[in-house]
Amino acid sequence: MLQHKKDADFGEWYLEVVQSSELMDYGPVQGCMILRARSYAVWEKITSFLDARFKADGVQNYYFPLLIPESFLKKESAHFEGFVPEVAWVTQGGNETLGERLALRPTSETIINDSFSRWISSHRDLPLKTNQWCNVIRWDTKTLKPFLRTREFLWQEGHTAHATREEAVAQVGRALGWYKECCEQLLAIPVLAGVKSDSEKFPGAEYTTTIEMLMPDGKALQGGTSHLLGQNFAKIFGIKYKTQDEREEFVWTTSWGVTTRLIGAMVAIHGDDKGLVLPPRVAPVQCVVVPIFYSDEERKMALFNIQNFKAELEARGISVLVDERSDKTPGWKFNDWELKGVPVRIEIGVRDMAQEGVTIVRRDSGVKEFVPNSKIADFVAHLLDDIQIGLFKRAKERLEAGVSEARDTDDLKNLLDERKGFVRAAWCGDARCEEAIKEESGATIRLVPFGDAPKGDCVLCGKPSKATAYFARGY
RNA sequence: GGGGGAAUGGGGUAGCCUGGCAUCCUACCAGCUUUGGGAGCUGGUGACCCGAGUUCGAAUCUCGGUUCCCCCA
Repeated sequence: MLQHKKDADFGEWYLEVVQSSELMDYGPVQGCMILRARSYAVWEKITSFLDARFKADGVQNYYFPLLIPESFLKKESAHFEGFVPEVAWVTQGGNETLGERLALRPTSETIINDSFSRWISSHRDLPLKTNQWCNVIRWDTKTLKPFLRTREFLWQEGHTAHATREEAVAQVGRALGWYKECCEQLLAIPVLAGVKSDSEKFPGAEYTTTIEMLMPDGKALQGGTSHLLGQNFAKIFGIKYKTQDEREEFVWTTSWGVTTRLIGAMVAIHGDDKGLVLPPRVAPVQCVVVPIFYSDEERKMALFNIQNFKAELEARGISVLVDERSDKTPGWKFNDWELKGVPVRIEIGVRDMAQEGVTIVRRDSGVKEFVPNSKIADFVAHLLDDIQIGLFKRAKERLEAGVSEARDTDDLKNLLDERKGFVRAAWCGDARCEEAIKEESGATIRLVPFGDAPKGDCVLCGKPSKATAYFARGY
């Protein structure tokens, strides 16, 4: 059992969970954390899930350099202004001071679009769809938190170039769709999807789409973004192509990314007072087996029985770990695997073997059940599905309960002060109204949902609304 | 961006005010014993964040740095 309770003190609880479950450790430099084996394994599940979808869409993986010349970043002024406050610079190589500062990439639009300008010359070169799995550095000065806000993090950045705006818009939509699927199907995290307001969009983008999540402390978390860059970067980097009828046109580009932040979201949303709760589809170990015995003979008998159902489980693609440690008691192991979030535990001792079965315990609810040997594989397979679905359902209910509606300015302020999640309100679309509520409550517009028709007047200025905005405090 | 708190074996801590052999729990190693919700006994390894200053003597006092946490914007 953890020292901190999730409901009583979410912040302390979160820090205790990520460290004691061996997901991460701190590095020697502020904001740079170590992803330990348990969290990197989850990251690998996420990368596999997304990489398969990218490739099916014709996106190919590349690797672009970590160091970006200052002159590149400066080419797009909004982009530069947006990122320069948090860029880390290399100014020296060995004993030599460099002639031009080199940025440790905060994102790679500039260096990738520079390449695009040399690789694209004909309509036959389009679309060009690239992605890279890499790290980026953003010298954040806000409060840092493992996974959720660090100065270095791992991510994936997709960069594509298209002949038409329509194709680019479709690409932006597909990318956001993959992220939504990844969150919902793999991580069991429900999301809200929509568009960012102009003040929150990616520096240099025409528009930014986002998926937003609700954290247990009532704050919103941006889970992934997909941007239409329009012809902005194409014009600056000179990415032109010849059409079939020999006209010269600029390409339309997109970029999109998700980060290791998703791991933090998963921990926060599903974890409980016993520790991590891993959704079965991202759990590196889905089923742990704890043999219980009093004599060497019983031990051998238990291990013999385990062999039978272990092979059966593995044949169904279920990952199984048998905890044979002799220096730990069963009770200790139960607690240990619960802390580490393994979805299903199988206990097998003399009592079970006498009845030709095992005891199966689910991590999410703690419910124990006796299951005869012949039904173990079916039971566990079904249980894993049930846990996956159950976690998503529970989180979705919390998300829905975390959206309230404001009819006027006081409503909006009061609801935001309660810090229970998103507040939906009519908005005129003016950045000044957005700024005003940010000054007062610290909350921003997290998104304008897709396909949500405006109704009523702006809750801030009373002019006719252009959109329904979701306000919240963010991470 | 502003304010506050903290740093002592792998993890968690006492000691600090009032300077004098660094406390306890846990983990780890060896052995015996044990195993259905964090077992027990015996023995053992292991720490004062970094740098400077004050002092006969610094975990403790002073200054600087680094890192972590919290609150506000």
